[in-house]
Amino acid sequence: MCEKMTQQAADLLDWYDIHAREMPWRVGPAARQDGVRPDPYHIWLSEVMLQQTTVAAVKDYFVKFVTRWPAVSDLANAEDGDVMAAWAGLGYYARARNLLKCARVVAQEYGGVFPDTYEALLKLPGIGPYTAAAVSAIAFGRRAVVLDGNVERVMARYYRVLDPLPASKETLRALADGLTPDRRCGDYAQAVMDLGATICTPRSPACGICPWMTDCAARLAGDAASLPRKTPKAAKPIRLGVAYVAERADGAVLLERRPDKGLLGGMLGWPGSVWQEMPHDMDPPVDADWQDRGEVRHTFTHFHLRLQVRFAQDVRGTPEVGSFLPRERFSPADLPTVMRKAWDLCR
DNA sequence: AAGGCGGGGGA
DNA sequence: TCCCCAGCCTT
Repeated sequence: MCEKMTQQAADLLDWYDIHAREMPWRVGPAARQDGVRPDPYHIWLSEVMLQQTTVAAVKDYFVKFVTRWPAVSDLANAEDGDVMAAWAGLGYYARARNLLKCARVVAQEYGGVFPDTYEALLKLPGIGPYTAAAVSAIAFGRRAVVLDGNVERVMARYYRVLDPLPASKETLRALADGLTPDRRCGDYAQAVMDLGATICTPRSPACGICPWMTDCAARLAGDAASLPRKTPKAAKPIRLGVAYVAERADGAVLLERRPDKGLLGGMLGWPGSVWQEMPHDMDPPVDADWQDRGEVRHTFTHFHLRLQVRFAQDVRGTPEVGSFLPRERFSPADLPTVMRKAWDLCR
């Protein structure tokens, strides 16, 4: 038996034993001593929620999901609309659609038991290289190279990689591979990400308290904060649009389900125009006395939106698009944030 | 290989 | 304001 464990990994695990942060999906040290293993369903759910999303933003959503759907089979049996509503506000809604797809594959093809290898996990909807590595390491204790934004930053600094991302990604992966031990795999995966999230932060890294400070090339060179370098991104254009919020006398509101593909896919939204850079207009979805409620500003991944909001009360007649949702079945919290902002303008 | 896809918090 | 984030999927 000759297990590999670099000195760096050993030092990091020592640091993690002391500084590991509490998270709802983590098994604490005491429970771990009692042989409690992480629930693969919990690990998978948390990792999908954590894609491009901070721990702070995820916590409440995670608790809400596991309370409402305690096992992956429960989630698999959920209504699509209920899952999309529960995800509302978390963003990147394709994740919620793939989450449901994945739960149904696991329930129906794997008997409700998650596969335990990187290769099998990678084939599931919504699971890419990062998530497959994270779940196989954290939930199943397998050696896997987790490479997310945190690890990329830590590697770029520790080895002082000056080539910019994303071209340097494979270099960073190879460096991360070289440090990854083949025991305590789950702890190491979480430790190196915790290091990036709490010590080796993007703006002003706390090099003075870093467990890897003595050998970090960027700290020694004094340019840690400037790494990793990134190729510049294009500026975001401004798009314009109109949204119509119609309310009936009985309180029902006019909403439409957006197509699965594209922006805010699968979510509810107010009828309205397309969003584009050139000014334009659109006929109201239903005949009514429309009043201008002003403008909502919202920024998406690749553009800024200025959305004119028009509101009508006591609407009669049949809409040409969308359908009226009874007030008791409508909760503003079920809407994506830009749609909720428009609703707030009409209150 | 490149672009689409949310939202919130920090500097 | 800009940047970042426990990325994935499609083209």
